[in-house]
Amino acid sequence: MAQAAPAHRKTRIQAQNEELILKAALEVFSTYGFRGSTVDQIAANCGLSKPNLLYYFRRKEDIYVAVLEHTLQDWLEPLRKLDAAGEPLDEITRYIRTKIRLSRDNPKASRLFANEILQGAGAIGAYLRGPLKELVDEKAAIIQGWIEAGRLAPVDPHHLIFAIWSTTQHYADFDAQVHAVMGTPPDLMDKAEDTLIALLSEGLRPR
Amino acid sequence: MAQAAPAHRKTRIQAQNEELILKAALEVFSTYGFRGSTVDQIAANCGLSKPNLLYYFRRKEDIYVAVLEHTLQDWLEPLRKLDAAGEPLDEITRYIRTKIRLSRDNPKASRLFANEILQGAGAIGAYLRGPLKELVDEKAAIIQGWIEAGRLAPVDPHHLIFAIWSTTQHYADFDAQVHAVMGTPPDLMDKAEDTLIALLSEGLRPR
DNA sequence: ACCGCTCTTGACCATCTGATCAAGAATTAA
DNA sequence: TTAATTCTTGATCAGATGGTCAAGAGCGGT
Repeated sequence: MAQAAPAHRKTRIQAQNEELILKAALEVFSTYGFRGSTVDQIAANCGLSKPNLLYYFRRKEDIYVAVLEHTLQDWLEPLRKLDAAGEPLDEITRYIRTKIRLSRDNPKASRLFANEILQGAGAIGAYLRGPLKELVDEKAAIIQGWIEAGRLAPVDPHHLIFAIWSTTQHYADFDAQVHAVMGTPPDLMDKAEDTLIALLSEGLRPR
Repeated sequence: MAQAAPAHRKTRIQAQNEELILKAALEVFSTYGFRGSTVDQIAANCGLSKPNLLYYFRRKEDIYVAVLEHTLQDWLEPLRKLDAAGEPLDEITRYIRTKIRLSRDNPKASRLFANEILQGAGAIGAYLRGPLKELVDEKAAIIQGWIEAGRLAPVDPHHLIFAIWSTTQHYADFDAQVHAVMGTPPDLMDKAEDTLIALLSEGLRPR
């Protein structure tokens, strides 16, 4: 519960400003992490005064949690779509593709989570141990099923999922490093996509 | 240049305390990043008073840079060892193995860099664009050579290196997430190692 | 024992930061 | 138009934070 106004329906201004705030907060928190970010920064970033911002979200932490929750759903959607009825290699290829495009199109969300998890996941630890673990276990079981049916090379499904997460999110989270090494060729992300899909789908081909 | 004492040789006490400080600073900076860490925290962490700590390193940033430099060398050593004269798959397998063990045995160093790069690499951007890029380009050329000789599947060498970095460092940087999902089985890192090596070396087998 | 240098610290400072509050401005529903 | 409600902000506060300083304690070479 982050709103200042309690039982009522949301005002036009309320909805509008909360959206402004969440957008600015994503910008700031994703860049500096929770402790490294200041309420002033967020306020400046959305053109509101600090007291006004704190009228909508009473505490800095409330803003943070709100941004996390607001972003979390989109972030896990692609994994939910992994379909036991599909062709294994197609499903996983599609997952990798979706993930890396998400990384390209919404790097701030990726960095927000990266900061949060890197610094101990204090705010979303419970979520990781609950709904996330559940989802991952469910999808890992599907992959395990594919493996046992001989439709995929035998690799540990959980670690496979980690491998997909890490390789795809790398391009958002370590953006600075990637660009330091590669410069900014226009086809960088396309090449990344091709390479990862080739590498992993070949590594997963049943044998 | 981070020392307070300039032209002289290091005192016993100096060497001893600087080591204490760097150790404590690694602990703190790797957990909270530069902006999220405080000098007091570091001082408390090594049992020195804040003014005393600032006698050895005049500014917070000096400590930070010192820790980064102190850690950077070890971190890149494994890639340097990638040998053009070796058997390609063996070389890469060994690199992956070394990297993931480094991640397991020195997760704080990994998280220190992760925080630094995630937040824009302000302190080591120049290093990334210089020596790091040079090293990566050199090793990518070796891999490219192997590919052209038909000894490795054709994947982009730079993106391959990123894939190895991201998958291996994932276990240090996103430790909190990994353990939230997997619990803490004793063989977690062994399984991770096996999976990554199987996945990538199979994906790289010439065809 | 002496002296110069290194080391340590309590007190202190300016600034930043999260948060509060009262009072006024704007909006909305009647 | 009016009155209740929502929204906005300048002023302010307490605590945290990076950093300084002067003075004293400790150490090493002679």
